[in-house]
Amino acid sequence: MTDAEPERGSEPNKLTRSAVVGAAIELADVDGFGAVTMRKIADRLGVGTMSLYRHVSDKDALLMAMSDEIGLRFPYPPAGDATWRERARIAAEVDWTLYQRHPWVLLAFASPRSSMGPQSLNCLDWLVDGFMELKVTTAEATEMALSLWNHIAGTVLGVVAERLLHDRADDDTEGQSGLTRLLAGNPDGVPPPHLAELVGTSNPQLNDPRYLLDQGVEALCDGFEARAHRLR
Amino acid sequence: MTDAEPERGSEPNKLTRSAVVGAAIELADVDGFGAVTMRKIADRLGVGTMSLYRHVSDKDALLMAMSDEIGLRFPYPPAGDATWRERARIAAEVDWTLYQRHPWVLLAFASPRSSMGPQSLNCLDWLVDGFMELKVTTAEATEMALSLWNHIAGTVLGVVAERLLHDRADDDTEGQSGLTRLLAGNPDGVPPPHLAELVGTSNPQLNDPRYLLDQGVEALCDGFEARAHRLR
DNA sequence: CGCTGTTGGGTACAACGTACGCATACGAGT
DNA sequence: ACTCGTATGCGTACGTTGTACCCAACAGCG
Repeated sequence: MTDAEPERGSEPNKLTRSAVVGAAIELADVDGFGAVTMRKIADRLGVGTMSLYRHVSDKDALLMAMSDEIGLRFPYPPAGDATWRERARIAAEVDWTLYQRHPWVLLAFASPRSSMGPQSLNCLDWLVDGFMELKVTTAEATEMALSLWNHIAGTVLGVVAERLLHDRADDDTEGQSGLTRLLAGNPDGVPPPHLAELVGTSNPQLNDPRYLLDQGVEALCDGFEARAHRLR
Repeated sequence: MTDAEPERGSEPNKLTRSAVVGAAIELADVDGFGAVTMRKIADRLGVGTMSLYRHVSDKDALLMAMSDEIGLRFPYPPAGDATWRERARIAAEVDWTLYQRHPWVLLAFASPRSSMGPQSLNCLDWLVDGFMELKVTTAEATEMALSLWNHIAGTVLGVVAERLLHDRADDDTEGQSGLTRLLAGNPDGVPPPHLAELVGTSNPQLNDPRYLLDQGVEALCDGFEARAHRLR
């Protein structure tokens, strides 16, 4: 008779681990991981705060689970017949949109402990498989793949570091950087000699991290190719 | 050793902004930035907690000030006659030891707002000056320099992400990554086909981030060179 | 002397992660 | 049907954090 339960309609609002993880991901995507609070997750699920700990041991463990889930949602495409360079481009593309959509995973993915699960190893292998086309040893191909990942992570870092620091998802924050101001034509001081040439050119490419990423990946691949020819 | 006296010898223990920043840096270097607490800084200086706010508006502002200070302590060497490739290597070397010594600056340095002050612009210009040797435009040289920075940051990220997450300076944490375990000979599952070849080889280079950094920088430089020849 | 502005600091509060223990539910054994 | 072990939900409470606010001491200056 005392059925005053705040049920969610007919849904069995079973509190399950993946429900917790899912709610946390939604919160993190909106407000950044720093704004994810155990209490907020619980509120969103309509449960008590401490109930979450029945399914998640830690906030740290929660972040790992969230990152794993995101990893599963962005698999590399099936092997197919993509060339090694196409694979590098595809990896950059997939990772870019992944990080764009869920910036907070960067720290988790970059730390070898949480990343480098079986899922990641498969992705790594997919890249290594591509680089083998260059007739290098497996170890060298792995080196190349890891370097590529580092490069992608570094480029993404420039975009999301601010949000990771301030723990906000605000993408506005137009407290423009010195380089941006310089390109826009109002440097805050006397610019160094060479950069002075760029003042006011408002070169859009130097401010576009995605362009920089593609450019960097191409350069890296050119370097890999040169190295492979040299070793051959 | 732990001379609890607030006095610093005969020095007038004047509470000044740079004293606050310095104490915070010392704390961050030992225990990681996450362990830096306003109360701990105050204790170390022998002052009240709230007194710090007379010289630092925010904890965020404090981080920026700390990062600026670190930047000043690790300048790029004077121009000299280093070739473009030597400059790239030097930049990698300087940044590497900087981040090794003060991992917590990575997030601040990577966010364009806090970095990219006049100091950083000079360093950038130093790199651009080198790349001009390749007979590319200033914009292209700047692209190359930014790509190099991204690569360095990405490689460092792999090393320090863990510490940034857990907010500890513990370098132990041998909860080995999947790749490390695989190289050591005990993968936690069936490894993917190509990586299977590496099982037990304990290839030290694939686990050595510094080696990977050097390798990546060389590949990037090779790529830049190839690109320059193509554009010429 | 008083007046004013600068610097130091104690108290207090809201928000956080989470330890702990109690309440309820449910399936199995008797 | 009764009991009991175990799994699950949750309210309370504690320690720690950043920092808003207000007051005390003091310096320079008329």
